[in-house]
Amino acid sequence: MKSKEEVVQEFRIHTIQEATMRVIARKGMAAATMQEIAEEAGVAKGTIYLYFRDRDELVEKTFETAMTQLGDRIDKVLETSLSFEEKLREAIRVRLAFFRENREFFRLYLSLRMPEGTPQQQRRQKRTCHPQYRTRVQKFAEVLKDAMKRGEIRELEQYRLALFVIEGSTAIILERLNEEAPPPEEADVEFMTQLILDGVRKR
Amino acid sequence: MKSKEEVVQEFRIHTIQEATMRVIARKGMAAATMQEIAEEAGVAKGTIYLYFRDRDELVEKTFETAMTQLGDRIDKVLETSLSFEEKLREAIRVRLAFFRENREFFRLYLSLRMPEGTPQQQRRQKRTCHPQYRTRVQKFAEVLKDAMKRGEIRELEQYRLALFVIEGSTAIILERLNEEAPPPEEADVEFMTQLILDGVRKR
Amino acid sequence: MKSKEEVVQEFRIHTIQEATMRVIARKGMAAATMQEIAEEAGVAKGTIYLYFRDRDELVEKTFETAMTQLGDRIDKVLETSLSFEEKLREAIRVRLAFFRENREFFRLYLSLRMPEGTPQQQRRQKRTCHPQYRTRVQKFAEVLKDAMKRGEIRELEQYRLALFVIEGSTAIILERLNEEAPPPEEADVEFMTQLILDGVRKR
Amino acid sequence: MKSKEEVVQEFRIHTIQEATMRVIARKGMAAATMQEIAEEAGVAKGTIYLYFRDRDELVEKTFETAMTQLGDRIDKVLETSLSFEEKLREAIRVRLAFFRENREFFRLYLSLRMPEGTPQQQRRQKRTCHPQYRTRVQKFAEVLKDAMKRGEIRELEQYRLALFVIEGSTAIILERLNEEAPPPEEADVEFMTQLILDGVRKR
DNA sequence: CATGAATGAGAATTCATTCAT
DNA sequence: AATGAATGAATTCTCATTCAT
Repeated sequence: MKSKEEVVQEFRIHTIQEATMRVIARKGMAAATMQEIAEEAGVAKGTIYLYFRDRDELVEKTFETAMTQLGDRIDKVLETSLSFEEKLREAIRVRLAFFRENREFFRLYLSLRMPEGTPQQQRRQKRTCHPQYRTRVQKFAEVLKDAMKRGEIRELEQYRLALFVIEGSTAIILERLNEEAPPPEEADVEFMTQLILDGVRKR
Repeated sequence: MKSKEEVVQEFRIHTIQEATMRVIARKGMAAATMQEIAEEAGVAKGTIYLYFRDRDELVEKTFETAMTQLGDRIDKVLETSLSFEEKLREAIRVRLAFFRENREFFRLYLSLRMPEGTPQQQRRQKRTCHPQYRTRVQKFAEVLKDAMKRGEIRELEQYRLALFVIEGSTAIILERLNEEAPPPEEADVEFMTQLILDGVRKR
Repeated sequence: MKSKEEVVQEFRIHTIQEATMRVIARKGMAAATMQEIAEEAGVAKGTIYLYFRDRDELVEKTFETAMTQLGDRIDKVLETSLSFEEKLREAIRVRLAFFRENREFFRLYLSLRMPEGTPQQQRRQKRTCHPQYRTRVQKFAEVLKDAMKRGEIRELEQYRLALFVIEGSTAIILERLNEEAPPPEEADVEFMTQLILDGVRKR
Repeated sequence: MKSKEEVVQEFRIHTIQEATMRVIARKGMAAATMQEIAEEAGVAKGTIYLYFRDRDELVEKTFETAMTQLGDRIDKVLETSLSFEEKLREAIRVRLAFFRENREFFRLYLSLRMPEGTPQQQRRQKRTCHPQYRTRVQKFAEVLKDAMKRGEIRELEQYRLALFVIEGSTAIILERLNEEAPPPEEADVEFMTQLILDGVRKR
């Protein structure tokens, strides 16, 4: 069982991460300062450093925490025994819902899923995608592979297909979040599902 | 005819913009400093300010210059009288080629096409896409509309469709640029073209 | 009662303002850098920005603080029920003493009482005197008006008269501060008092 | 006789100095840049350096040239055999006229007559008045001395008296230049003359 | 001589991080 | 553990000065 200290600690971490997402959502990654995050969280700047080594780690862990939540929700869908079409529709539905409920996280997600420089960084590493993002893509690629085996969909390079579908739908989610009056969620779910399944060609 | 001064000026601007793209490609938007851009361009810091008001304008103009080049190339394709399928294939081909030839620009493109905070910014404007990006999407949406009218493709919301296709293919381009040994370009062109046209469903 | 934090804060502000005056006294307004002020105050550059928005505010507030001190001392004299001659003599005495005690402030006073450009300024406003200076002149003009009403002095345009007297005596104070061995303060007090009262004409 | 080259040279110098005064009048000493002065003068930045070692020398020489003009005009008055009262009145009249005709110079005069820091300067010299200004004061002090000898005015310390009168009247000239509708020049000439001669005391 | 593009030292300001309380 | 004042490295931008044309 968790000791009282652990509970308090987890609560602090949670509070800080929530604040981090809100501030990044408001100001963007680059303009989000430790000062503002601290204020938003209602703690002192120094307190953040008790739980996170530095700014990079704070952002990183915040991203991971939220990504894990999203991942868990999607995994739950993908691990069912639904048909591919149903899994696809449901996964899209879950993503739309998750980003609606976690609007703040979306900006962070946009910044981190793909390579982007952070302030202060000097590293010259070959930029690739964030590991968690890559894992997500891979899991989806697995599902695609299964569907191919079962003859539900055509044989296609799975990783590329996964990327295409995920980024295509991310674009539409962003569009929705920027729209004054977006259409019903279900309409976009259906739009994407059909698009992915049947393409654009008239038959 | 251009005077000698104009030629020199254009050359300088070009050199600086090239350097800007290289540095952003290496360090990312946020970590790209004026100092490093100047070094990369082989000029003094102050020189950059002779041609660009400030960092924001440098980045903005650099983005616009490259986007205009890409846009021109794609427009040339879209304005032909090819069938939709051929236009789509050719447009994808052009994008792949452009980003292969302008690897450096791609990172800048990733940073700017979509809302992301720039340093120093305090603005609280509703974040939406970069105007040039939006224009690109809209032009593609027009082409889709025409194809619908001509019965080549199904009736679908065009702007969303355009976004989905563009971002989906951008993801694959990024993947290619990060791959040690990407498949032949033509393979990915065909992959995407068929995917968009026919979807994933087996028939 | 003041909390400990307030005391510390006020002390810091005081220290920084003192340093500001010393540096300006040494280098002049334009050449006084934040770096040097910080060193003089024995704090880091950044610390100054905890207490003052920017260089302009630092200089402005420093000026105002000292001007207010001087103003208070002079007001105390002007609000007594002394005769005009006594008020004048006493006010001059106070000014001489104040600038002796606050030598450093005097350079700042010379720079700011009257219009002069500050670095970075682009403003094209009609330059006039500093509000605090103007207030000082006006208060003295009021006293002159009273003395006229009471028939102690001749009827003259008061604001101009106030300006003349203040700037005339400022010049002598500057002279004193630059002299190796200035005459006793009381001598200059008497010199100015008699000059203002009786002019130069022999009778 | 002057060679053609000398004439051209003198003309250039004159043009540049005029421009310098106008720019300083507009922007103030600190904000007056070489670039703007060059533009105002209609020459290239580099050209200025053909005639003046650096910014300091440009400003210095410009000040001196104008001060010499003012000095010459005043000397012409002081060297007449007028009575002291007439000399005083006439000298004030000349100063008022000169600064009306050379409004631009006035700002430079305010900046330089008295010690003030110039940008880039590191010197730690004891700040005193500008030599030309000091000379002016001294000449006026001589005239005062003569008037004392001749019994026209009371015996007073001359240098201090000169300073007081000059700075007092400078303040009024500044006031005039800032006024929307200043009184007739002659009124202020008379105001100052009588003030200096008779003081403020009612008799 | 005249030019003005190029230079780079230097200034203001920001903000992640530390550490005494 | 929590705080937040203090720090100073890092960054952007300016402008006097130089020098190749």
